Amino acid sequence: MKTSTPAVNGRPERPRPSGRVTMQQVAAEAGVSVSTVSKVINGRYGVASETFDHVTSVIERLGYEASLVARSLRNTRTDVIGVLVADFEPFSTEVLKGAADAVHGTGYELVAYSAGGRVDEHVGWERRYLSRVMGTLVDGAVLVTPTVTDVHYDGPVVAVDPHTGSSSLATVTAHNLQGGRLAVEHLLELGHRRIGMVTGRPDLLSAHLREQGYRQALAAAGLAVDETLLQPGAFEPEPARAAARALLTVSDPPTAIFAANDLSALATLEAAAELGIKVPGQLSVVGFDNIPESALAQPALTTVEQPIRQMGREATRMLIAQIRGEELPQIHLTLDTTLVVRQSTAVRGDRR
Amino acid sequence: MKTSTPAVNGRPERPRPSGRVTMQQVAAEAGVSVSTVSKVINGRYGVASETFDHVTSVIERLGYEASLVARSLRNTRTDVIGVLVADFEPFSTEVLKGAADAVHGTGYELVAYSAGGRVDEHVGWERRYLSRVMGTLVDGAVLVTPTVTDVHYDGPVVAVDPHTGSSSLATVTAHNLQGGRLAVEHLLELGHRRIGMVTGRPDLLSAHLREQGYRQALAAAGLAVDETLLQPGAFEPEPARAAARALLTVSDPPTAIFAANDLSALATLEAAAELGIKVPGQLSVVGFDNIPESALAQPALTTVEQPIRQMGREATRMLIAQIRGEELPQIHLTLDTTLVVRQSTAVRGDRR
DNA sequence: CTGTTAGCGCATTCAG
DNA sequence: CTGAATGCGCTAACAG
Repeated sequence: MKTSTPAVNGRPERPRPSGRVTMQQVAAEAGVSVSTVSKVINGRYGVASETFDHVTSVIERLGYEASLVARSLRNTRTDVIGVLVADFEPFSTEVLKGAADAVHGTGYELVAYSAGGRVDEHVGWERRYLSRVMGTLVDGAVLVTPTVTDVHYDGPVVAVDPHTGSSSLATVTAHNLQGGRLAVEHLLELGHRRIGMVTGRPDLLSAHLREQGYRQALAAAGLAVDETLLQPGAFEPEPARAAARALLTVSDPPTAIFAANDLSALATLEAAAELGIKVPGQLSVVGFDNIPESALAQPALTTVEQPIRQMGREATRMLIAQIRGEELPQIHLTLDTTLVVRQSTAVRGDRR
Repeated sequence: MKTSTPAVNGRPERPRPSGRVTMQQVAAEAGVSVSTVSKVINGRYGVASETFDHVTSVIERLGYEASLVARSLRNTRTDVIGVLVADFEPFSTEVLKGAADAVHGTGYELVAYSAGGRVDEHVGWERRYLSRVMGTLVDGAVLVTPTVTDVHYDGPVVAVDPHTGSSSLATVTAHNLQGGRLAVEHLLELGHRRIGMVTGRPDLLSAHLREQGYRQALAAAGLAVDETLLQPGAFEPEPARAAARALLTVSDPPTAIFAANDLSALATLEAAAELGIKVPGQLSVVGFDNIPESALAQPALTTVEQPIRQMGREATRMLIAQIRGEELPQIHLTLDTTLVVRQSTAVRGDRR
């Protein structure tokens, strides 16, 4: 009559395979209608206190809890914030912790979503994810390290560490330019004058800014930039290792190297070790990011710290403000970086 | 006619506030019905190749992507795995990374869910979360550090680091007893004899096992346990700091402290610093977990490593197997812990 | 105070 | 080959 599969009566005998209790079942068990149950759950007025108590007890007994999905589909607001990431790695999970900080006590729930780092889909995950969850599952989203920011989306969205010069989207970034300067100024103070750089991915804004910082610091010290001292590392170990070797095997090698990120710096450390160059005795190395591994390196890496967790916190705060319809005092937030001095840098020696 | 709110025709003028494109709009734009669009998206047979191409181009142009929520509600399978956590802190995010590892290449997507560490709801978040997402949003769930495991749920569920003696639920745990022994044996080998402990949450099995390990190691060395050397830290910074202060301000303080988790150990480090006690010169400290932060501490923390990430990986593997209806070779998996020696422990000095 | 009705966005029969 | 109808679980109007 209602279904094509044979059933005893109108109620098909194929419930969800999982043990989920639905509102239907609560209503049936309590002998009331679904809407009454709904009213009880949402504390709407217009329910007899007897009925209320009875339904409540049934809910309790059956262990019923409203499906997030069904509720989201029905409601415009979900009170859920999404954190959209390409993959769950050190950076994005750190942002996630910050988002959790910001969400505490606000009544918002947090959903982190990732399709599992598929590399075949080269670009545009951010737009896809956004479409999949915005407006239905979440009220707004924090985009972590999106490579494309022309995601002119209507809904509330904040990008953390976006990788291109940004548009109208709200963003939170570390002060990459400042960080680059800090790194090089530190080396200058230690007496270094020939300072090399292993640069980052050419398509990323952050890489360019770090390099700018390098150039500015040298310029401020009245030093000319020797372009042969800049080698491309692409933010990845292998190219970085090659870049470091190139820098260290010329006739007049630098006494210090600033690597555009920690992974590159660690590769530089390895390259130096292979060449028998002592760090920090003969060569000083500074990285960027302060990933946990940097502290474990031998020697422990001096690096520029990005306040990742704080970035997640601020981004989430901005997002919540947006959701609530408040005006943001500033759309683009840039947080200070700080130098973390460890054992990979030292006063320039006389050997080289 | 169809709606109570005045509209031009059957189509109400109040779309979702966000910029989401729905299948409706794609269908209208392409001049076909929704079901045809659906068929195109899901690659169902029975669509003319012309129609297919046309609809595809419209989808492309509008940047349409199916709503995760609507799809989930409709389908039984969602190909999404849930990771349910009380809060996003170091432990749970590490598990998350492991889950991401395990999910790569499987076609499953990952959704991590947390209601934001509400402390007022003392117990039972795991059951609530499960009800909210199982069967609708996700095909199965990894429960991180649930305090209650009698969650006799029908659907596929695996618990990581469950905090009570377990039931029929599949679980993945670190060898907490062994870890506690490792920590204390290390301190004993360094010559320490008065060893304090900042204990964990009394309601958690893992905390008890770690304490047992402490007691066993001391007993094996022929040492009696001084009960005043055990102070409650509850696995959290503030109580742990207080516990550490209590241990360090008595007349005959311990020369070494084993903290039940890294957060407590870090708090202990801070307490020691505030009291002007040098680590490891005057006091050795061992933690438990090896969260990323422990390596960054000053001094870097010696700790017992739980293979957290691997635990997340294994749990997710087990979950996927369950979802696929495979028999699990073993329901309860226990992974070995290992000692990671860093700079917070040293041979007992003569000062104290 | 309670139940009936409609529909959120989508996938699936089943007619045309 | 295409589209109208149905329902997933839930909430919000409305009518009784």
